[in-house]
Amino acid sequence: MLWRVDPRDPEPLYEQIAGVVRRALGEGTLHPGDRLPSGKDLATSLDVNLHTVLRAYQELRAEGLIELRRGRGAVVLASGRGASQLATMVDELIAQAERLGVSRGELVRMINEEDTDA
Amino acid sequence: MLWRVDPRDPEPLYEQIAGVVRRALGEGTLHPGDRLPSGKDLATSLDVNLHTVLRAYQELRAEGLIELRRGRGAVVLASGRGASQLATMVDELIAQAERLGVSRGELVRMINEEDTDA
DNA sequence: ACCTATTTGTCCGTATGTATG
DNA sequence: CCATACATACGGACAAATAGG
Repeated sequence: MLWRVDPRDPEPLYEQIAGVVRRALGEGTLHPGDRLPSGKDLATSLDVNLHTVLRAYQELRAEGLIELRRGRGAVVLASGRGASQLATMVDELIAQAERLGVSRGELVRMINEEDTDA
Repeated sequence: MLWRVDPRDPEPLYEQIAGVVRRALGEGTLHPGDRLPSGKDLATSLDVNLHTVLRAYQELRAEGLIELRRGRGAVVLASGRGASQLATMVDELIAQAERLGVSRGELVRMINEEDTDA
């Protein structure tokens, strides 16, 4: 994997690494079931610390993009799982909005007005 | 704060620390606006590493229980689940949707098609 | 069943950077 | 300018789960 990170970039290294993986997923370079490099291997190849890679992997796991287990490594999850997570998040959002007396129309307006360019 | 953690407990130290704070919130020992001890202070008093405390704090932040900022420390947020938390949920939903390549239009459609039972 | 290597998980320590007050 | 406090990154050590011989 010819991935790169830049220590001078203000963006944290672990975010850069997570970003590289996300991009590979988006571009179709990585597919569900594919195994990511071991933390040690990727750390060596990127010339960063093992912990920095593992932190990136754990972030990707929190996002539901990969599975991460001891002794086994990191495996790309099926995109369908991500979609179901999205549905769960939508459910929770609607439930919370209803508790607060916020209508769906207002919810939709919040979504359309949010500026999330990050 | 007479908090304790047990190194022999199989539960990770940072989870124990997060648990102590959660419990204090539930019992009403901590109130919105209260400031948590600095990472350094709590680490010293618990006899654990600074990172271990900060990791616990970051987990609590991810749960929306506290605010955590450089130079300022950790402050308990309004537990009443206010409108600001709804905005946070919207942000996270949009972020997740973008990662999955789901447009806002599709997001809106998901919301409008969801049943109201819950 | 055993042993070993691999791989992530946790924790510690240190150093440096950045935002806040 | 200076002290405080969290953020990132490095490194090392050991534990625990997994896979393979």
